[in-house]
Amino acid sequence: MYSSELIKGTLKTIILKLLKENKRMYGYEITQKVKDLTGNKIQLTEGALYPSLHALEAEGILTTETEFIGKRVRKYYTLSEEGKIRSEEKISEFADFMNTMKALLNIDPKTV
Amino acid sequence: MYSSELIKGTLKTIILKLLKENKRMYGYEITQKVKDLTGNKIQLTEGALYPSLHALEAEGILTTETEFIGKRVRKYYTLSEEGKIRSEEKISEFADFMNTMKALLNIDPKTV
DNA sequence: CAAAGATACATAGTTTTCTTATGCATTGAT
DNA sequence: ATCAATGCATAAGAAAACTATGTATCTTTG
Repeated sequence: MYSSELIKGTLKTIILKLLKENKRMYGYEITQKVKDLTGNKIQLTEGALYPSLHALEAEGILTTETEFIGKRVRKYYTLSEEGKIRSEEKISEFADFMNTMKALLNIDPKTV
Repeated sequence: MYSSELIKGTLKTIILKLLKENKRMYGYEITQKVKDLTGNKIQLTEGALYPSLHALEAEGILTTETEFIGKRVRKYYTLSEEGKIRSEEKISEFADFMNTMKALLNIDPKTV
């Protein structure tokens, strides 16, 4: 696990990227996917994730469908058309930012 | 300039890295150095930088010396012994984090 | 079969971190 | 003489995430 401050500011980028690749995901699924893909290094907390999903929905970036699995509710999120554009923007902005930071911190890719 | 949320959580890492390489720097110098090294992409605000420097000093990570250039005061910051260790840790943690994010976001280095 | 753990949502209160705004003072350039 | 740059600092507010809590269902295990 990373010190929490590092992860700040990356949450929306992560959400948008996962939804871009998986079309349709629900909240809990996102937390598990991130946990798996990062080998437990990044564990999204629900207290951060759900408000963030709601905010993206309110902005019109995500749309939702609610389904019942037995009696249990499941809320699927999908990128809207605008969301697809925003998703691309966010990801490339983050990629650019990482390059800038890599240069600033003089991190040699081979040693990383 | 990046959307400000991206830069969050990286400030201390940047400070510690610059001090590791330059031995002794003052606040304003840090803002200019970051601006130069990133081609204006990252501009630290004084309202963020000074409180952060003070916090690091209070934690015993940085030590200070005040000098007068003419009548103008200049406060130099230097890594303490503990600071040197923490600096290494922070930088390698960040490097690790960037790799994790790169994998998570599936960013191809060639396209970045 | 009871309890514990996993699944699945949600929100309220608090903290951390940064932004915006402001203030003071000196120095250099036009 | 005035404006931009240098150089420090802090206070008020916003944004984002964390911690804690709540509800409820389903699955595994002793």
